[in-house]
Amino acid sequence: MIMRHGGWCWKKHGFKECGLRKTQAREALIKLLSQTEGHLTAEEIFWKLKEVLPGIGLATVYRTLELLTQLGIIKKLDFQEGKARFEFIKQEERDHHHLICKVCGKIINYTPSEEYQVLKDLTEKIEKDFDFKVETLEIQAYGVCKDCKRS
Amino acid sequence: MIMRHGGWCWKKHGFKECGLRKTQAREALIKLLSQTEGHLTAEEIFWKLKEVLPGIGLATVYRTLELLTQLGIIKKLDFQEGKARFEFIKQEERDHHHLICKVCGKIINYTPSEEYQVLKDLTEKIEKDFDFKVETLEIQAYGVCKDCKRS
DNA sequence: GTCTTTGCAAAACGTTTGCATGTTC
DNA sequence: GAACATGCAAACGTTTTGCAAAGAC
Repeated sequence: MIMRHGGWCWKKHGFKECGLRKTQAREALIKLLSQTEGHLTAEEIFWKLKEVLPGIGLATVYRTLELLTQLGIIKKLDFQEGKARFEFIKQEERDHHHLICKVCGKIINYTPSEEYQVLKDLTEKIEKDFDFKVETLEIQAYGVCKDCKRS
Repeated sequence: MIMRHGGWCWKKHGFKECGLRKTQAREALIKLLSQTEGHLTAEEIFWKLKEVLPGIGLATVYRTLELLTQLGIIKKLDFQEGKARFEFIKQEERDHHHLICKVCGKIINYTPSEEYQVLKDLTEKIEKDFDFKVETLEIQAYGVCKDCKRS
């Protein structure tokens, strides 16, 4: 098992202090995802990393993605495609959501402005009605995008 | 391919008129899901149907689930478990959402009242800001449920 | 030197498909 | 009897795992 010390460690301390090692694969994967706008699948990440680290294996990509997800550095996404996608968590768009076009499959990021009251209201209502502590609210809007509406 | 006539047919006409046949498997599956509160996986459905139709195969379950999803009779759900879940679409809770407990995995249905303005506002804002036609809005709240908060 | 991480190949998992057989209309 | 639906087994694509070798500290 990879996470010997639990997710809390990396968040409070550093990579080293948690018994985790800085390796080429991990650094390259973080670099790649932090510089990527879109949402990549594990295999797309694998092939992109191959350009930098030709010897890398797919298993390492999966293990690293799992690790970084646990650490809260990246986010695993599911758009009902039968495979996962991953994205780097940027501070400024921590709680953003997705619009998915049913026609062309395009995925659009939606970052509500910090003070968008509607989502706070919704969260509060859920917490009160169900006595449920909401940690993350995920919203997907499935529909038809601008370009596909025209054609 | 199962859907020779497209989803539009069943919605406008009947089962028969669309060249679809009423079979034991389809009737049993609709009956099962319409009487089930929770969200079942394909395999759970398979084993429950086995009690009624011992000869049924898993492939038929998958094919029927796909068919009924296309027809808009049931809904396919994804809670990031690596497998799909299915639920019957009840008229009175057409656009309901889900609260998922990260601790015990329990899934709670959340049906906002018809006139809940917050969701209409959100939908309108998305449609205006992105020129995107929203067909369905899916919301998942991941967090900790009542029972798990106490223990 | 010790413990962690890796690559490889094989396995596991949920799901889909080809095809001969069975069912429905 | 013609068209559709089924069961079975095999195939599929994604993800996980066991293990020996390589790498980080």
